[in-house]
Amino acid sequence: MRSAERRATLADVAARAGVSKSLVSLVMRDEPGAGVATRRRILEAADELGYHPDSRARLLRSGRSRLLGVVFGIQHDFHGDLVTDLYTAARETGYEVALSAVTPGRDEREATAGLLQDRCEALILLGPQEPTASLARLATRLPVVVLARSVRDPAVDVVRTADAEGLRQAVDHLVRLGHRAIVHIDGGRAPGAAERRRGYRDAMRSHGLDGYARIIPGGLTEEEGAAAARVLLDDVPTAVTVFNDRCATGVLDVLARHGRAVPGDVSVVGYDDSRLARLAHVDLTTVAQDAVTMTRLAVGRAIDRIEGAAVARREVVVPPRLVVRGTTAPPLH
Amino acid sequence: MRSAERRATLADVAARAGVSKSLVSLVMRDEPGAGVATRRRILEAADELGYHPDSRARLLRSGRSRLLGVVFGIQHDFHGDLVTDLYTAARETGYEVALSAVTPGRDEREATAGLLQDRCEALILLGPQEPTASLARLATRLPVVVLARSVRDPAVDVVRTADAEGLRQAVDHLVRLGHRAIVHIDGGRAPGAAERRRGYRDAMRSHGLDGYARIIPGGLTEEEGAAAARVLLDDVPTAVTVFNDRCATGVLDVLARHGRAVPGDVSVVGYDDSRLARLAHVDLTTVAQDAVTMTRLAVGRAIDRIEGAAVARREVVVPPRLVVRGTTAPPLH
DNA sequence: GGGTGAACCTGGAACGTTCCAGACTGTGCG
DNA sequence: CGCACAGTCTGGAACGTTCCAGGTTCACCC
Repeated sequence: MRSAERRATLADVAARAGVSKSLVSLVMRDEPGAGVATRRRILEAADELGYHPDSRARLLRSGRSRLLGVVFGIQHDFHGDLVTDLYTAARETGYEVALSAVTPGRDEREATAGLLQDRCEALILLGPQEPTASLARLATRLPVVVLARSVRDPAVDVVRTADAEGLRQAVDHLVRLGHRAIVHIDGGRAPGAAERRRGYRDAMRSHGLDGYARIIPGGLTEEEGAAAARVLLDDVPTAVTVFNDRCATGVLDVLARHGRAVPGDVSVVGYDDSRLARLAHVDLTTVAQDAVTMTRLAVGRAIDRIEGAAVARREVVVPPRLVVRGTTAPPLH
Repeated sequence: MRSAERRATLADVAARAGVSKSLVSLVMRDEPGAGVATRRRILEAADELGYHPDSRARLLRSGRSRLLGVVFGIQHDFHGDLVTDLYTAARETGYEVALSAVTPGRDEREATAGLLQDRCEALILLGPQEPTASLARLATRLPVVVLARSVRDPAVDVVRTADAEGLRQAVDHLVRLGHRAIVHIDGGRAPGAAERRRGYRDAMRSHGLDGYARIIPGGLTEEEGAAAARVLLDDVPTAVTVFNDRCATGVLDVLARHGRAVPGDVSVVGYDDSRLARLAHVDLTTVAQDAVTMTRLAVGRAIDRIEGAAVARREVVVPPRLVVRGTTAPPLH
């Protein structure tokens, strides 16, 4: 069943190849300084013994972990997308990603504590809900990069989308289609909600639609979207912009159940371009956050901080991009 | 900004408290063998220095990692639920959970490789798609527990739901409501699909409804559910059992868009009782997999194997439970 | 008053790496 | 011929823990 033998170590490989530990170490790390013949011999020996370096010992000695800690919400589809791209962004950098999930039974403090224990060299937090002060305290211990939320603290790096701009694009699109009664379903205290709200207000104003502007409390879950949509049923606008895709899903669902055609009766715009929105049967017009760019920037920024490189701006704002799909169309009346 | 000082070590604490490293180590691990006064003094010193044990060194020396590696699909809602419960199941055991995600750009091999590098002592795989042979090979290196899939290999532990029984319960429920034309939307090659299919067939037969039995190819995603539902529109049954909740969501969506009332025109039953199903606006009748029990069993089993305890059965089958919600009702005609 | 434990504490050797200083070749050059 | 130098390679000291074999102290008992 399980192989009972002790794992092979550097010393074992060295003995078998008839060289010193140091040289094996060198070869394993692909550093120059070993002859080509010896190198091959060592690699063979390692292979025969099934040697795999022990990262604990390695990290202990080198004093580094080359680990980027990532805290994400396991229930957030968009976080899933970000994690996916974080893995690829980290792939070529020589750093690895260590995941720690926020769940209904495991808060951010616990999630970050776990990563600190593992000696991550930097933390990347996806849309954290912790107050700025806590994040600032964390940032005194190691570099912290916050993704998809704005944090005003000189010690915390931020990579986020220009959320206000995103909502402006959404409203512009709807207005161009001929909509005037455009309602915004809001994200409350969620990261980014305030700015999206502001973007909506400004955009409505700039189109001279102040009178139509209307904000309904929503949230970041399907539930909250559904609740908001039910409120809407009494007095249906021709278009809705929603805080995020997940919430928009709830809206779509309630509208469908009450016989309101989308986009016939109501146009709906989401936010995030998460997996959800891209599904063929949802086909949601949405504001895409450029996850690939954001994750690449976040990883780069974290590594810069770790390696002490000069960092120009503490906050990087990535432009959003409206993705027009099937849930928006000109109003019928 | 970042505190430049070196981290405090055992030796620092020992020096400050005026005792030996060994004693500090002891106290930090909460082992007996230190006087109450000294203990307090040491804890104080540690606190003042902001000492946190270095897990790398600790694990290196003790030869153990106390880490349970968990491989999960980041896009699977039900996996999210399982991860949530795995964390709580592990909380009291002295073992920790290390997460490794399967994403569109990162396959299971890569995910497990990462965990092996971290020296996890056992692996818990959520609904893995890898062939039995690969899993068996993995199991020669360390204990492997597969969750929510059946694997016929003497070296691999399995904790799964009695899937056939689940579908039987679903069909029984529908028949009791008066349905006869009950269609099953299938999961194809997904883990568990074959057994659910079998459960459906057997249940239909045992109710003498062979003639009505009809299986439509589906899958495990919303997309595939939606596609299956569109096929169904030509010849709508009065009830549908669906491979999983995620797929059922796609079904519900297409039905709603085509003006079919649920449960008025069609009753729908999902599988998993994932977060999705519990959402108030979805309110899906579904077959619950007992995630709490399953995760607890999986963690317990993994630890038993690690610690060499005798293990009675290689496979544990947990009974499912039908959760009746709002998507099932008697047929109208 | 000597012996016996228990209770408390210490020193130093591991664990498997990396890093550093230096040793040994052989080659090219003045 | 002697010297410098690059290219290889070695030995041993870290890294921060845990573990083990012991060393003290002190109360208690005969």
